[in-house]
Amino acid sequence: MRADAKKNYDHLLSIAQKALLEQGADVSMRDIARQADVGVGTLYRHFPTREALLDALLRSSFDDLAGKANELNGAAETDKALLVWLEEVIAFTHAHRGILEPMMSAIEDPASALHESCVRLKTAGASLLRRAQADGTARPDLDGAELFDLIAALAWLREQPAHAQRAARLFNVVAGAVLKAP
Amino acid sequence: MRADAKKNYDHLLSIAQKALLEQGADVSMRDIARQADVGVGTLYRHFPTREALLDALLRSSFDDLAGKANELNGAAETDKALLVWLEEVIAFTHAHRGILEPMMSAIEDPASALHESCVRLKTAGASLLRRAQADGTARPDLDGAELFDLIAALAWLREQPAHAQRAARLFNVVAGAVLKAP
DNA sequence: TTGATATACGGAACACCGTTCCGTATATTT
DNA sequence: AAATATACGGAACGGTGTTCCGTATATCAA
Repeated sequence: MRADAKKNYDHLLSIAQKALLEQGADVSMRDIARQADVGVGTLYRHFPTREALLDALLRSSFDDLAGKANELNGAAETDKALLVWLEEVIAFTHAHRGILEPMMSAIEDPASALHESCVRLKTAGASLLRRAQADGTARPDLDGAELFDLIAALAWLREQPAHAQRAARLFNVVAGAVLKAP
Repeated sequence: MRADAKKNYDHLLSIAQKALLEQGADVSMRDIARQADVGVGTLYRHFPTREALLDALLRSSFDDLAGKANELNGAAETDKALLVWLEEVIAFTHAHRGILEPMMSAIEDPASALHESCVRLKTAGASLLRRAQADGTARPDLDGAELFDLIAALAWLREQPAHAQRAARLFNVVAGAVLKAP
């Protein structure tokens, strides 16, 4: 990779990161290029599609979340572990408004650049769920995919501006349906 | 209203109805105009905004759903009544892919053309919920707005193509959290 | 029936979008 | 310094929602 290319790549990543946090995942590619003082062609050279850019932005965070699940798998009570992790995932998606839709399409489309990252997240949640189920603290008739759906639904709700207040209560309602002991 | 205008209005409504069912609520305004063999200006003359068009398309159905809630308020067991109505609302939104997002913005924006219709829906659900709560069949710590959110979240899940299979199970999980006796 | 007028129509135009393409510029290598 | 590989910028394409206005037509009066 040429030196100027590497510089632009890094610069674009950091600008895009900021734009993602400030304007949401539906920020226009042109906007990102503009804010980075770069032609739109340069942006597309480095990130051939919007999903590729999102993947570059989210991959490490997703890995962090998956890692957190592994930590929690060792330490805390099984039900509390699941709860804490759910809250963290939802807080993350809340901080990155608009990433839910690309995530939902990616999770079922192996060709998507985001696919792998999403599957890792789903798998991490599934392992926490299994442990809680083995422990008898989570209802047994749920699988990882369904848990992922429930997380996504809660995350989607929290994305709706006016519903932020109710989000915490609804989280408890749904979590109460997943876990046996409230 | 001039005769030709009335004719175009009715024609546009029926074409838009078909387009809404076949292509979803994000069908382009140009597409609707094209399918109706009408200039895009004509479409906008009759429906000054996309939400106005949606309102014209959905209002009567929403009224039907609200009416259904009133019927159910009279007849069936309170928990079953709520359940049946929830399923009907979700089935309706499922048949009209894409209406959820405009509904969610409309419910909190009194200026929206869709606002009134959405509030009617929310109110209808709230009355069913209250009756079930008074009867002791629904958990008491929920209000109409929260129920509406839960319905929306479930409806959103059912809109995700690959998740249709899990939708029924997840409906039961969430419904089980709202109702006391499964 | 003809003429005036109010109303409605069609579609070009504007500003945006994601994405592609290619002539030009620059970094690297010889 | 020349050759070459690589990267850059931004015009261009086909799409979007929406606005605007010159033209056509329905309606009403004479």
